[in-house]
Amino acid sequence: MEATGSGEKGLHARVLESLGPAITAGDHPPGTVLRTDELAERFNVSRTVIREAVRVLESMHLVASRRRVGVTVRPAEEWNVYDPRVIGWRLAGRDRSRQLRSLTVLRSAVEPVAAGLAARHATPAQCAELTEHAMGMVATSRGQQLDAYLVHDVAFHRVVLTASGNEMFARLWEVVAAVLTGRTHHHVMFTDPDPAAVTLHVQVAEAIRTGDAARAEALTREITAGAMAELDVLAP
Amino acid sequence: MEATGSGEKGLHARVLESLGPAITAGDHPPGTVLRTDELAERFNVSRTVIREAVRVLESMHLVASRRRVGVTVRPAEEWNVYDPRVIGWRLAGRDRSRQLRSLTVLRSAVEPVAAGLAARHATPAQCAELTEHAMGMVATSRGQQLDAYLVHDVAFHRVVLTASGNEMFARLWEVVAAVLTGRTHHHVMFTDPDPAAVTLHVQVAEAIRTGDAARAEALTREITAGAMAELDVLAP
DNA sequence: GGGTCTTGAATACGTCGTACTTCATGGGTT
DNA sequence: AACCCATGAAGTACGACGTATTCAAGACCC
Repeated sequence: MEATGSGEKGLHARVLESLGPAITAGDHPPGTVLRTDELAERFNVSRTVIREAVRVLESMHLVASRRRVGVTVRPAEEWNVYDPRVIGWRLAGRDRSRQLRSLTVLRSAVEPVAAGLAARHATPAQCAELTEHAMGMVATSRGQQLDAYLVHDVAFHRVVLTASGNEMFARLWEVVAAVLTGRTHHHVMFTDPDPAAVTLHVQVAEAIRTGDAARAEALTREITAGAMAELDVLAP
Repeated sequence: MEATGSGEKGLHARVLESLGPAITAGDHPPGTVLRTDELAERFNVSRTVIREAVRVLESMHLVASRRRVGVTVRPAEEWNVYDPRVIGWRLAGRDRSRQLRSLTVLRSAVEPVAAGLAARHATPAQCAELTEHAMGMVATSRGQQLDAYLVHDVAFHRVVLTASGNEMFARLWEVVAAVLTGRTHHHVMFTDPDPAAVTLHVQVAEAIRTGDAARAEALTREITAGAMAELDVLAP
């Protein structure tokens, strides 16, 4: 029985969950060379395991492996910042607020357009799901139920992005989820959500249901603008 | 020995460049199981090499490796569609026009916002680069110089995305480049670029230089709208 | 008899250790 | 300065064993 607590995945996954965050956090500055033998000893695993982990890191453009040199850490500008794992690691790391801001800007660009498309393509089932979660947000918007509120909030945006019918938008729901949970856990947990935001969500659901694309887009733009304003208040 | 011609990278990279496109093209439908030993024999490489390639494929969520069952191809909805390599493979595959459309929609959401931000954050050097490429587009917009035009077009959008100051936007320049090159190579190569689009680029460069964010955003929105309309005309 | 549970063998991935190959790099030679 | 060679670390290969997961045969209960 392993008391590692790091889950029961393979060894390479454990190495990855250790090296990835370390690199994205800046523990190994760009240009640092990591030798596979050295890593194998440090993690008490075979070189094979290290190599597989390094391959994944390499596919994220976090490192570059070159003969006779070693595994060198690449500069942050080259990282695959859209990889969900990289996003997670950076969000857990040092400059999470900077990362949160970048992602919120991305949201503010994408979500309004996605909502507009959703108004044109959403199925009745998706519309029902949308109003359901909007009502769930209303029901949990008062009285320290932030966790329950968050669930509905995330689900709402996930449905919107999915209903847009664009796969690139749909795959961003994980990013939005990360931003929303990060936002919630970063706030002091004693303030209820902004009532105006709750109302906006209800109205977005309605606009999408009635096929009013322009209205859905404009309302979502208000939501994301609110999210950005919120960041400006709580930003370090 | 090897007359593969597939470049001088490592063996795992060669396996990847063969398996990746095959999967994204749908040659191995979701649910297909690939055994490592079988792959090792098919590619005449050791299981180690196959395992490293599979790790990368797994990190792209193209496949899932489970004990006692094998490497199973995952459904397309779970693929990491933001991975540049996945984008490239899909763009080279069967439904490239569908992919092109998805990416163009993404562009139309992101680029206008990025241009607006660029108007606020662009450095003088970036402004110079911008006007330089805009003029380059003008110079190459007539007389079958599509390749030269494309270089300036790609560079223009790369600078805009970079100048936005948002790393998530900046990293999308590869995607835009893929879309633009795909668009050009997909068209009949005998039609010069739309003069209106060229003018718009010049005006965007000017708007960013003068710090007129709203104008830069609106003009870029016109550019992306034009790109979408262009797709509707040439779509199969 | 039909259905559920237990048990055990088969199997394909996971990990390991070792030996060998391949070249970028750096230094020494001409 | 041009060239060549020794070096070192990643790349590849192979064989062995570990381990979880599946599937089916058989025991057991209803």
